[in-house]
Amino acid sequence: MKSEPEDYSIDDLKKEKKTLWSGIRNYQARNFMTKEMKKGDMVIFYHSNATPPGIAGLATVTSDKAVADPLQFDKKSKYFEPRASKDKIVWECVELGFKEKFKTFVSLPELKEEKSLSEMRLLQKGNRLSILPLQKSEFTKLCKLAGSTII
DNA sequence: GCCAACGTTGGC
DNA sequence: GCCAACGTTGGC
Repeated sequence: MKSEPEDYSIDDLKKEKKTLWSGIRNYQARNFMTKEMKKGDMVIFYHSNATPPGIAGLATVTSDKAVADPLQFDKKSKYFEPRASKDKIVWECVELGFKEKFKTFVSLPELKEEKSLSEMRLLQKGNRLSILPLQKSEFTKLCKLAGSTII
């Protein structure tokens, strides 16, 4: 899952321990949260639009399932959704809990050098989705490269 | 349903 | 700031 560290970084998650992944306004990304993600799933936290961009840490899904994104009801939010009501929820999101900040930040250029990661969705051309699925082998490889404590 | 215009993401 | 590669909107 991507986040711009200026908006929300792995350090912010570490401080808060958990956060609602609100503000996702892309149907494909939303569908990953509503249909694919389950409590306990592990998440690689990626810093996008950073210098350099790369993988910064580990999080885990802490909500049983996706819940209504509260920002869709907030008229003052840029994520306000006029089509939404309490009976007609448009945007949903999961809650994430902090796991660890990686010992080694692995930058995007470094990820691109890894042959075994060449099929990873994140590295495919034109993939701007902020939530992307990973193969288990890719997840393990990323954790190894980053010196994760869970490997 | 098609498609042009526009908006967004995110690397560089 | 630039721009490729999307996604979305809205007229027809």
